[in-house]
Amino acid sequence: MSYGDAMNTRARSEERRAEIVRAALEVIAERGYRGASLASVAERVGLTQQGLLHYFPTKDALLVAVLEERDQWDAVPDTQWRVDLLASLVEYNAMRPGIIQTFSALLGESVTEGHPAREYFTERYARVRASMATVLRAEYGERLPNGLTPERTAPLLVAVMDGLQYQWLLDPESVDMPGAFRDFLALLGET
Amino acid sequence: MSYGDAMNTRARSEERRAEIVRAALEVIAERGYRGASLASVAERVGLTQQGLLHYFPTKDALLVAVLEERDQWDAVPDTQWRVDLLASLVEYNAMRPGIIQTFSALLGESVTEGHPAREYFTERYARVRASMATVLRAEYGERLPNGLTPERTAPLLVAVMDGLQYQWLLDPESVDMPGAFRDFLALLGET
DNA sequence: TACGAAACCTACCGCTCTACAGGTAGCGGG
DNA sequence: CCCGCTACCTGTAGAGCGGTAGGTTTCGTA
Repeated sequence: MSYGDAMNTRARSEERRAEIVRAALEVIAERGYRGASLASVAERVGLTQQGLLHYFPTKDALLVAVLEERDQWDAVPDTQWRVDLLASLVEYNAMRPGIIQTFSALLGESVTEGHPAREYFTERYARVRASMATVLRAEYGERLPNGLTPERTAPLLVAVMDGLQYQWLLDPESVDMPGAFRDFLALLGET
Repeated sequence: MSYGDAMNTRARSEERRAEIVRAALEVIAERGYRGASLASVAERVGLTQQGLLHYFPTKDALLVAVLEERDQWDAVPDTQWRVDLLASLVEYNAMRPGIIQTFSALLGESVTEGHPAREYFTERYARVRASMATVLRAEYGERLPNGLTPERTAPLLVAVMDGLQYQWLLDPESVDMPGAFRDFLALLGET
């Protein structure tokens, strides 16, 4: 092994896989998962469709890699989240429509029968709701308006984030996603 | 023309078209629009795929009919809506997962490029936001918490409804959609 | 009763899709 | 220097897709 090399074989391979996943994110954003063909993903990284299958043996395997990428992305311990960081996250998201579009499209598809991402989203939402409840409790304790508990508020928080994304993706001019989200947070701050 | 007949030709034809649209709603709920094949819709009403094309010359034409059906469904004048009726609507929706699933799947797909329902949803949301602002103003005037205007609150209201639907579709056991929605409305009632 | 339109059907076209099979070139390690 | 693995390729199977062409039956109406 020559350590001077920019990359050894394994690193090269992993870089290639990462490229493919990135391309898949793009294509899914444009066409959804069902509409995303392996060939179009392959083309984007300069491979044939069969060349791509060398890295991911099936289309579902590629989707799994895409979802794992996302999990890695927002893996932040509960204790580090605060409500104002959520607002920043939404603001940050508003600058990256591509990612939002990818996962909004996937979420929409996932409610259909036998969709390969359905289980993933179901578990993810259970996790995120629990996480948001923790964040809310840390911020407000039990002093939420109307006697709401953090556990009952968490689904609302998640729903607002997702719902705003769809409205914003369809018509960014008309919907101020970060502003609307802050409005919602202000609603929770009123005691 | 024999008036004693159960249906004349035109009525029979319209009934058939309605059957087809109903079947299309089901199949779209199960597979999304891209995943819904004309053949599978046709089979459900006892037709061949080509027989279906006699009623709707293209797949997009069928989608248009599906979307028109929905418009007709919730065509209620603004003046007749009240906030408590919204809560009832959500409760009613919770008993008809099929319809919710159809349009949640369509909404998700519609954010992808060149989707035939994209324009529909964009315009629909603009309309619904305006309508909700009217409803909110009728109910609360300008006395919303935190100095929020009805126009700024409307996107939140819509987002909560949509976002809750996804969580509920994925995991109805864990998400009390009507309850959560009432929680949100209570949040608006606090002054 | 005869005509014309509506309501289907069979046959088929051309395309796209995922996936498998099997080959080959190049490079790293012994 | 050669072996073997990785990294691709071509070819193709096999199914499904939307849509066209063109027939035939059925049925209301004049």
